[in-house]
Amino acid sequence: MGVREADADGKDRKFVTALARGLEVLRAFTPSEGQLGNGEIAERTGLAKPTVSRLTYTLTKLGYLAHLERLGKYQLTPAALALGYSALANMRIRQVARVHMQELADYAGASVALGTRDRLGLIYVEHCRSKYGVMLRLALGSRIPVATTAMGRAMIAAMSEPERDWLLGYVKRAEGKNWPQVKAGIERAVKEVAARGFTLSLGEWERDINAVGAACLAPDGSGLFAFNCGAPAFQFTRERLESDIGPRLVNMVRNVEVDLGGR
DNA sequence: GGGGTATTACCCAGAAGTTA
DNA sequence: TAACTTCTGGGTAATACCCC
Repeated sequence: MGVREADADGKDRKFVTALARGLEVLRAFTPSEGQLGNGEIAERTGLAKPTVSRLTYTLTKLGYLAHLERLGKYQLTPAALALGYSALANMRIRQVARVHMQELADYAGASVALGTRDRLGLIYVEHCRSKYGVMLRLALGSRIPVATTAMGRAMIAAMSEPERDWLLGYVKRAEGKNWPQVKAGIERAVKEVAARGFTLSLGEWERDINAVGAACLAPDGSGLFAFNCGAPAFQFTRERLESDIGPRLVNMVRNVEVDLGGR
């Protein structure tokens, strides 16, 4: 899912390929791979090396990348961070949800996160931790897979059927031989969400981590979001997630929707 | 000197702008 | 909106550079 898919038929006259490719270069940088050379960027984006060379040069001139001469690599600059911060600062749901999320995190002794989809992943846009309990290492800006996490599956379950089918087409391609197992998990999640409003992931994304997820369609029109509440498996048993944390998460989502101007 | 990687030059397709 | 023109973007091949 990249530049080519975004311009799927190659006939969209409004689509500026050069801009898309420049942004694709910026996307190649991740929290775990913060410094990349032109060759590595070319490999990750599928772009030709000379193209990458020109794009990194331009992005460096514009101040979005810094060239590390000693290493022969590039890294994102605070100018790129400012773009992300502007996006975060304008997400009203973050401000509205934070107090509810903290309340649940403190009650559960766990982490509560708010995420939104980006291609085949979800990005944490808000995150609250309990003062007590064992915390997960994820933080604001963390990326988790859409197909194998409670948060991601809750979001998939809340999508319209055409949108879900479209996304699952890409998930299928990305998962390869794991697809039957992933598909079964998603189908189970869709049924769970229809029945009780939340879905579970019991060690399916990371061993020993259990979580519950629920989606939220922002009534202010800002899109589809999802929440999760996760903790180590010894702390969050299936029984506790199903009888206590899950219903509380659903209730929290309803409160957020009301505060955003919904029902 | 050889291998790997980055950059440059050149050329063509098609993106973008203009006009009717 | 369509037709036309301009010129930019990006791929290929060649070259430069760096490291061992």
